[in-house]
Amino acid sequence: MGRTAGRTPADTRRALLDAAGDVIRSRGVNASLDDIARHAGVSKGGLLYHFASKDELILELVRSLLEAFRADIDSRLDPADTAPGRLTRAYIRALLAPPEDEIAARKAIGLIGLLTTIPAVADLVAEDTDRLNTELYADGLPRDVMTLVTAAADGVSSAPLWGASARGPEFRQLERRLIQLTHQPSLWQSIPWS
Amino acid sequence: MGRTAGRTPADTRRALLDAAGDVIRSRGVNASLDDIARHAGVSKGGLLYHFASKDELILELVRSLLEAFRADIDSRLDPADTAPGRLTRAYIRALLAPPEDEIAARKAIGLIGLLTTIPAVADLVAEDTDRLNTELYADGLPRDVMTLVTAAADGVSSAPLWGASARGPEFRQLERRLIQLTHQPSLWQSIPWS
DNA sequence: TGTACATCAGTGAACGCGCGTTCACTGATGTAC
DNA sequence: TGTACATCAGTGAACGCGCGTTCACTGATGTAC
Repeated sequence: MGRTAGRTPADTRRALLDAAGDVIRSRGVNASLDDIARHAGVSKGGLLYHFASKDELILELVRSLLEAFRADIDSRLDPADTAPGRLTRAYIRALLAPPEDEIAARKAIGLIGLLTTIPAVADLVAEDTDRLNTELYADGLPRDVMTLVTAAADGVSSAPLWGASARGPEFRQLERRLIQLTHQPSLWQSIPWS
Repeated sequence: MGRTAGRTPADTRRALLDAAGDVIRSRGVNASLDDIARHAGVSKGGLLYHFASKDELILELVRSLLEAFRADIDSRLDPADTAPGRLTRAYIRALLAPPEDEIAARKAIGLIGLLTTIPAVADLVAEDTDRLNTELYADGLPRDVMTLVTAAADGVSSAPLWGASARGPEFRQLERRLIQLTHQPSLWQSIPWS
């Protein structure tokens, strides 16, 4: 081990990623390495020992956010639920969860949204989105129901980007109705075509 | 008039805002003033004659994007439509319009999304969102139907941010169904509460 | 068990470059007489 | 109608600062003997 005080290198690395998330969230993408390092209790040089460049730090941050996002969805899978649409329901729960408890998925989404400015990040995110969408399409629901339900969930989760809060009881109700809809796709499909 | 060749100052100003939009779209928020100015056929000094600082340029850009967004919605109001939900329907049409024809609203949304990183921009956007949401809530539809329908529209329009394309016939169909739903709110409200 | 050495995990000063901002100057058009 | 002057709409060089990256150095821990 090196010059460390009660913290393993892996801990420091994790602390740096967390600090990057926090600082970028509050100061924007242009947050300086110095800021991030200090928030993690490390010097700028120390940060660059773990991440060779700012780009690398940010890519690693995005990777860890995408992982956390996916883990949050998976943690909401209902073991008792084996009907078509079970992944879709977990997705809805993750995206519509109340923002006040600082849910992993919600935090991750906001940050990823900010970082998508960077082309390399956009590529990484697009790849992940593709993978998830493929799984959702294979989740056993009619395609048009899937489209509606995930679009609605995406919309609610993107509201903070526009300064609108997705708090409030109407979103709790929306969550329940969307999930119910995945159990009765015929309700949506019964809507006439104009 | 000053030192200009076949272009009024107002034209130059407009050209600078357009160039700012184009360059920021392709190079991200960190696009340099030099880049933007050159794209508008003006020197960096010339840009700063029209906009005292980069912040001012960006705020003006956002203001003009918000205006364009709103104008696009208004242009989709159906004069023959006087039923409750007419503004909501225009909103749906604007957000779900095919992205390939580079619709004003879609372009504006993407750019605004990028720029929300900047706190002053976030404030401006939040204010505008509030105003629009207030109007939408007063559009005569039951609140829960409004919530669903606008969430779905928001979700589709934010898809490009994640690298997912909102192209494809399922989105055309979604548009028709959402609009139909605003004419028959009871269909949505008939969904049981789990 | 003590000692020498290698390595790991950092520190902090210095460098250099990009970019926003400033500033002195300029050339075309409008206005007074 | 010509001339002098003011103003407007720029130009382009220079400045300075923040920030990412480099680098020489350091102190704690692990390992060989």
